[in-house]
Amino acid sequence: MDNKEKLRKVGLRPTKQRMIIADILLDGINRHFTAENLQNEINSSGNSMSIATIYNCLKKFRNCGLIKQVESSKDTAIFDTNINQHHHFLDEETGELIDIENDEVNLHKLPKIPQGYLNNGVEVLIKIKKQI
Amino acid sequence: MDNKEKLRKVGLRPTKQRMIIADILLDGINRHFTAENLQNEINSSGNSMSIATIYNCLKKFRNCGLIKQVESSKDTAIFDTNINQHHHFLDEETGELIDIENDEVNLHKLPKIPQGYLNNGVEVLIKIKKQI
DNA sequence: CAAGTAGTTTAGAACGATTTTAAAGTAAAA
DNA sequence: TTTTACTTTAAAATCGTTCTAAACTACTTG
Repeated sequence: MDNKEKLRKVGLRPTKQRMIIADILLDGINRHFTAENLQNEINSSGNSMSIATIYNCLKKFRNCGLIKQVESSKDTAIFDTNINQHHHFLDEETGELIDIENDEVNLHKLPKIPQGYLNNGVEVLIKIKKQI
Repeated sequence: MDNKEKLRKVGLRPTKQRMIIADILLDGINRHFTAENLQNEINSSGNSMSIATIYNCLKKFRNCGLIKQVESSKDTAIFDTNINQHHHFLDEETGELIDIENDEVNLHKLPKIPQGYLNNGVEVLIKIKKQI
């Protein structure tokens, strides 16, 4: 399925700008990036785009499930092209994130979900620190 | 141990402002809060403090391990007075966090920590959604 | 295809959280 | 004490992100 179809499938019009971003992000490679990172990639690809459009597009892509946003206490939003349930190592010093595939983690005991709620995804974060 | 000693123990001068904040935060009750929440509590307690001092103090307290900062993709930093390893439920709609004690979760299989790094804490986040 | 309409892009302004500045104040050391 | 290093402050600055409103474009319907 090409990117135009992918966009239509989730109900997004395949505009020029969304296609440029889809061509960069939806290539099957897993990566973590910020809006600014993406803008640099857009520029490097010989295109250009308003930062407002980039934020707009990232929000739509995220809400439509084409990308994910990572839970992170950094001041800049971090997005992830890996939309499968998975986990992360985080080097708090540098902010570097490394993917952990879902089958590398095994949760044996999970707490009872609070009354009236449903489980909507489990994320494990393993903070790591450079050895000295 | 009183709060003055607690501050000295981690190498912080027990100034008037830090004592006011310590008296609010270090009472043994677990809570999640923002800088603004704390400012409101300070005001309610009949004191007042520059917002710069509040941010300053929260950063020092966090760096000294008196409080933790929660990994969260919200635009406002969230702090936690529970400094023991523990986990959270997160209602993504409202941003509400609920503590999960460490012994309520059992990780059976953990991935190998990357070469040259040490495990520096594991956090499990269970995203939950209101049932409809 | 033409015309309409609903959604999209844009530059620039605005916003909100946080940090910086630099000057005045305070705690601890000598 | 007096000195020195650290802390607080209000206000300005900064940074990431969102809003605004006007121009533009994709899709729909006739």
